[in-house]
Amino acid sequence: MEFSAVDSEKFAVQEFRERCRNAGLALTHQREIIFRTVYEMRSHPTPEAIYERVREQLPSISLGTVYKNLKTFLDTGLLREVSPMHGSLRVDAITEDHHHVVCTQCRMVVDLGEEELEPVRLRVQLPDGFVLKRCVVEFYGLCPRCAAKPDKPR
Amino acid sequence: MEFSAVDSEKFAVQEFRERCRNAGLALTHQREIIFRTVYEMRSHPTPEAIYERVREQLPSISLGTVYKNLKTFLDTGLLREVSPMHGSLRVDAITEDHHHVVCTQCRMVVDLGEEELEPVRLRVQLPDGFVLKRCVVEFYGLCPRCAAKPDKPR
DNA sequence: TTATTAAACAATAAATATTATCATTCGTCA
DNA sequence: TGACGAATGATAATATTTATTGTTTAATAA
Ligand SMILES: [Mn+2]
Ligand SMILES: [Mn+2]
Ligand SMILES: [Zn+2]
Ligand SMILES: [Zn+2]
Repeated sequence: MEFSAVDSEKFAVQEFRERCRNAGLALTHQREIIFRTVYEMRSHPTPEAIYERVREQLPSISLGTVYKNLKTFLDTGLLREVSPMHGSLRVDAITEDHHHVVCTQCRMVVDLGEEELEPVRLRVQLPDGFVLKRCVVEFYGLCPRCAAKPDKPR
Repeated sequence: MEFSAVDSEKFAVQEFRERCRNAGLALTHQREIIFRTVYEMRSHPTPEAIYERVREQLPSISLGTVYKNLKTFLDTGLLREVSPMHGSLRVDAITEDHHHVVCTQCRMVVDLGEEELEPVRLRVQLPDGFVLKRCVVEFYGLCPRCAAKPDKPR
């Protein structure tokens, strides 16, 4: 899949307006620039990095606005979180390779042994020169408890 | 694989002493308790959670000591980081399902389309009642640049 | 277009997470 | 046992994220 083919600039921004409308979000200048900036960066950027870029076009924007809108975009599905695990360090006493089942609500992490999964197989080569250390599969969703409850326990 | 079968308590602590010795780490009371605590928790805990538990046995330990030792353990391979991506939020403008190639040194993230991988197949059921939302494969390693350099650029 | 209203904004403070500094204590090894 | 480097505890500093508040802006309808 060529992502660049599917989502052209214009389409993405059109889509953005559409989705804001559907989600009942006001279409502000800041919002559009923040979204377009993330979209153009294509590097899985941090809020800080986005802020730096956006500031070039909107010198008076505040970091808080960037954070708040990123969160809004994540909530409405306009953007995705690269690793729903983030927030604080999580350590694993099991040093053998294995995989994880993760609840995105309470952040519970359950192990899944290597052999509980068919081996992961690439159809292409990894980027030339990339030195692979490990491969982890993460299943994201809601644990039974969180699936039952209406919202955000923790 | 039953992890509990492989690594019995005693074995793990023995292994721990061995590895400390090999890595030239002093064997302190604090270290042993921190490690044993993480090992017993088996819940991919945060530094804060570990600190709370360890404090029950070592009321005078400081949070900084917990952090420093966790980092040491990660460096020496005694523990593993659940998500080498953590540290700060990373957002993705691509909302279609896809996978990632991640450099654990500079934290660069490169996309890998769904169809560049054989479909991931489970040999077992996910935990009963778990509502699966998405499945992400992450390939961790060193990007060409970081593989070439001796240490920690960023 | 203009008035009304709710939402979003910038500025700022506060909370949370993590790392650094340093004087003291402790483990290692001769 | 004694010297010495490493580790600890206390604390400060930094980084990341969220909350608060007064002001501005976008959406809606007259
Ligand atoms: Mn695990
Ligand atoms: Mn991506
Ligand atoms: Zn949950
Ligand atoms: Zn790299």
